[in-house]
Amino acid sequence: MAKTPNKLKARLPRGFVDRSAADIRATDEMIGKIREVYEHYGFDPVETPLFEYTDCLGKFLPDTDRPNAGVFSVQDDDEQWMSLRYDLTAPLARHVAENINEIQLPYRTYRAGYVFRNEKPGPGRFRQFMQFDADSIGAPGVQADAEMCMMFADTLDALGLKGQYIIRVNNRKVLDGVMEAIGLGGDENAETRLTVLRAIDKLDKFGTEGVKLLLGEGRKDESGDFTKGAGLNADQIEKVLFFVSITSYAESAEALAELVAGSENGRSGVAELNDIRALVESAGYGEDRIKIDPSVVRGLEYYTGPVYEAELTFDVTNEKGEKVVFGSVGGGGRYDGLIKRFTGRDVPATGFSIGVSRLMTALKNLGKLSSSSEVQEPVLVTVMDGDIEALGRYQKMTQTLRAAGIRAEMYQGNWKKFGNQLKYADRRNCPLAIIQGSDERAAGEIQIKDLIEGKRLSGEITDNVTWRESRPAQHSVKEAELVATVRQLLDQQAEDTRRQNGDN
RNA sequence: GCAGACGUAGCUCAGUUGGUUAGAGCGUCGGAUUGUGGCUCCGAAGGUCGGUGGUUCGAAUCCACUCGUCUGUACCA
Repeated sequence: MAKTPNKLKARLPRGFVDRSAADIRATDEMIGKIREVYEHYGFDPVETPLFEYTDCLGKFLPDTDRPNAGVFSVQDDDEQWMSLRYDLTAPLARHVAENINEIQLPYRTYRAGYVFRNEKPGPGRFRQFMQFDADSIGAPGVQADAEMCMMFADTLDALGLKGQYIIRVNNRKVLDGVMEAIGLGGDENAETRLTVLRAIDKLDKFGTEGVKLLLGEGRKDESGDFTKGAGLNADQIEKVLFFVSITSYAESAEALAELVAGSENGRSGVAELNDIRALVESAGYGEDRIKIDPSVVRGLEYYTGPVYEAELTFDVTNEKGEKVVFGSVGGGGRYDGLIKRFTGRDVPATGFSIGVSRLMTALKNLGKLSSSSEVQEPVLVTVMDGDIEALGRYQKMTQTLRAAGIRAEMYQGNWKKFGNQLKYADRRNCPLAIIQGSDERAAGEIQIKDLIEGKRLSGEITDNVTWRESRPAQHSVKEAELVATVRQLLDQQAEDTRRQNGDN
């Protein structure tokens, strides 16, 4: 056969994935659990579209009229730039601003959805991924931030991660205070501040020594590539390192207060941290769940006050069994200025985002995701005769099972190869096959084949003739008993599976 | 973006200093078995050696560029 010279190559864009049935079901289950917690806390859903005008996302580059390279952008008919959303917070701010007169503040809301980032993909890093956010709009006090941290913790509990995570809380104002304290205040030092913050953010990756290098001259990585540092002097580095290495906030609070003493920002930030600590403490959340940690740096742009992120405290391994630095599975903070960009009036807000895709990877590693085996594959009604009348009977049998709440399908492939029908059922992990040929029909009977039990028996049978003729794990029942017997066999299989899982 | 490693059948990989017609295992499909999954046996399909250009009598092999994957790093609003 002549080959088509230029066959179209089927290929997935890099950084994107197709999702399997098992993945989709696992995600749905996770989202369900998260939603339950949010609803329980009195939050309501809202949905915004995947596209927004680029200016509403705040993603235009300062000097040119082109969007930031990190967002996927297209131009509309009227040449206006539109972008795929890169998070769920900016679109929410737009929605709230646009409907500010109708929305009753404080507005407690949640939403899940895909976001897109045009960045280099890697293992566990995609260009499309799902986030599940919750936000409190119009709530100025730190009690709103404290509540967010508690809800975050409760959500992770609900996902089965009790005792295996920690919510770390910091405050942008404290970071600013420290910067001022080491003489990096003012607009002229904005770039250096950014470099310092980024260096602090690398603490879990490179450790104290690596951060020290990044704060000073710079650091060389394994491939020999050199990263320029912030160029701080020894005294400045020491203060920053002291700050980020605070492990017990309770013990170091005074020293911290002293460090930021000259800064109004710093003072107020420390006060807010103290308040949050007191609030969550009295609500019953100890330091093992919500902890003040001055090394938390995130969302360098729009966060204005408390920031928080969730970190898993167990080791995550990849498919190759190697330990990987997992980082955070979600985080958030206060963004008091974001909505004001649209409305011109102060609308304080705080919220957080859970990285659903990332968290799912972690849960998979923990075995906390129910395996796909819990989903019941359909019962297969096999086809022995292909004439319209016979097909009608098989179709009716299938509908009878469905009407009884049993997942069922009739074989739709080439019915003439009966062996293929069972092979199909086997590969599809069907629990049962329903068989009625002319012999059974004449007797008013139906054969029900237990494919799981049959598979088990196959180990004991070595020769094919016996295997075929013994028709293992096959039950012959009267037509009227079809539904009852199927249900009984399915229940029995489910019971066996449960017992097996229990034993292991 | 920068640096490095790697691209051979659907998958995992062999392929000698550059040398005839590029192989294996697994998987797929067909048959043994027209009404019974698994096992076994027999057979078949499947490749522009990632792509383009160059060196050479001759390239999967050497060189350049390009695309893709992986690792590190930067960026991540």
